[in-house]
Amino acid sequence: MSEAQFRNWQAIQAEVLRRIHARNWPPGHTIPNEVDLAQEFGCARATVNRALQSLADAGLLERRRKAGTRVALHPVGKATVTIPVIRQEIEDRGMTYAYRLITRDIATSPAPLGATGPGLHVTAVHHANDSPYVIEDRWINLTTVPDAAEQPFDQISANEWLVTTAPYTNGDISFAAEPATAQEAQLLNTAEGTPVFVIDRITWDHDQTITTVRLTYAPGYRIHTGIGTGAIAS
Amino acid sequence: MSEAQFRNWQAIQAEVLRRIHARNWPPGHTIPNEVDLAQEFGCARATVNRALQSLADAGLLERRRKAGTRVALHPVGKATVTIPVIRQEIEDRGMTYAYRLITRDIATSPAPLGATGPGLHVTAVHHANDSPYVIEDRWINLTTVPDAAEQPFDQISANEWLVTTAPYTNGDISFAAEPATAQEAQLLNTAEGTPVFVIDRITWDHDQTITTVRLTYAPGYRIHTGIGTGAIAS
DNA sequence: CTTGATATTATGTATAGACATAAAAACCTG
DNA sequence: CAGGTTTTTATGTCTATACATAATATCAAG
Repeated sequence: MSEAQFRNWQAIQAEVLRRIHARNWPPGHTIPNEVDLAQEFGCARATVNRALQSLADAGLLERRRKAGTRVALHPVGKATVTIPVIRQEIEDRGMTYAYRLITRDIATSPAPLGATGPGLHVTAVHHANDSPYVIEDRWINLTTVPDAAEQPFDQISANEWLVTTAPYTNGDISFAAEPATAQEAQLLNTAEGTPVFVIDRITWDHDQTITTVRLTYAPGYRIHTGIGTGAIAS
Repeated sequence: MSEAQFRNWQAIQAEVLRRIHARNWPPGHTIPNEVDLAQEFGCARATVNRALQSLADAGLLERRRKAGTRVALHPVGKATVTIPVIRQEIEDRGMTYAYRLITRDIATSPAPLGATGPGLHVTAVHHANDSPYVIEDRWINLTTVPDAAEQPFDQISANEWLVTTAPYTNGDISFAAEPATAQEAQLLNTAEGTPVFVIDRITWDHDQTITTVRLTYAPGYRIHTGIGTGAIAS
């Protein structure tokens, strides 16, 4: 075993991964500390740190000060789902995009937006190749995003307007399968009760709620992504 | 504006985030280079690099050598969904876990596993508080995971056995809403055609397929997670 | 005007050394 | 021996410097 063949942090990361996969370091095993690894690999400790750190980010290692670095017991699968702008998502699939506004009202916000202020309620349908793709049912908090009141949302969707206008710091998202309501079924051109994929999302800017949205996708919709921590895998 | 108040990379990251949110640096804007930022913040370039790098990982910045660092045009929402071991998921919710094997056969694998080799086909139901929670319909590639042939899978599930036994380098996952088939409906104690949440997953170790699985969840299931890049947000 | 070689530049990454910090381990005390 | 205090230790992070690399910008030659 000659040393000094691992010149960069990615090579070190790959070697560590190899040992994990080869069961040299089984789940739960505490691996050598950074100083020792640096010596073995013939590099600086900072380089080992970089490699291990990003493996820890990916969930394959668990690190605690003083306690050392252990191979994660449950190599937690983490899938990163990207939440795209709907128009982009459709155009990326090579389909033609169309947008149709259904309703637009100012009313008192429902519970999740923080009961007090007025809200803008917008419903719209996004089409792909002239068939309905997804229903956007959205509440916008007019207290935090007053500019929204002046937007007609008849040409560009609230979805698109918000991402380039209202910044958010964090949010909450959930996926579910639900039966289409009568109204949804009509808009999506399907039968009531048909299983539809639903995304509920709420975004805040610090403590202020910005918007809540329910996206109801036409039957057959499928979210697709990879696991294995992207660049790391292999 | 005194300088040298940003002592660590996280403080710098927060300040950069603040400027993006405050529209000092709007989407598409090219921000100052690392040397200048380091001087402004009164720290080393490596520290600025660390901060910007992790923002780029999170998708908020786009960096190219020589071209510089730009604020992403579409601040892509990225949600990281963790794929837990089913037993853990149930127990984490404070429910009692139970497992029931339905079928276990060795047969020729279906297409996705790579048509050639033999496969182990296991179907099972995981229960939470004595009601069916999810159906696990799995094929295991016996060429790559021969040990699986000796596992009865009557006590511990294939799900659990695999995560601690067969390492994988990457995978593919998709979520969808589908109507329950007659068999699924029976196992989940619901009506045929009821919308159910389905996760399809396939994992490989390098080029070798390890397993494909379809998880069909009982009605009402919901995947839930946060957006806003975890630690970064605020 | 186009093409290709060359210089410039911003990020990418390595290094050695230092100090900070959290947490386990060892050491006291009563 | 229980409980608190100190020591030790592995990771976390910063600094300053250096070189690598990719991509743009520049400029000369055909």
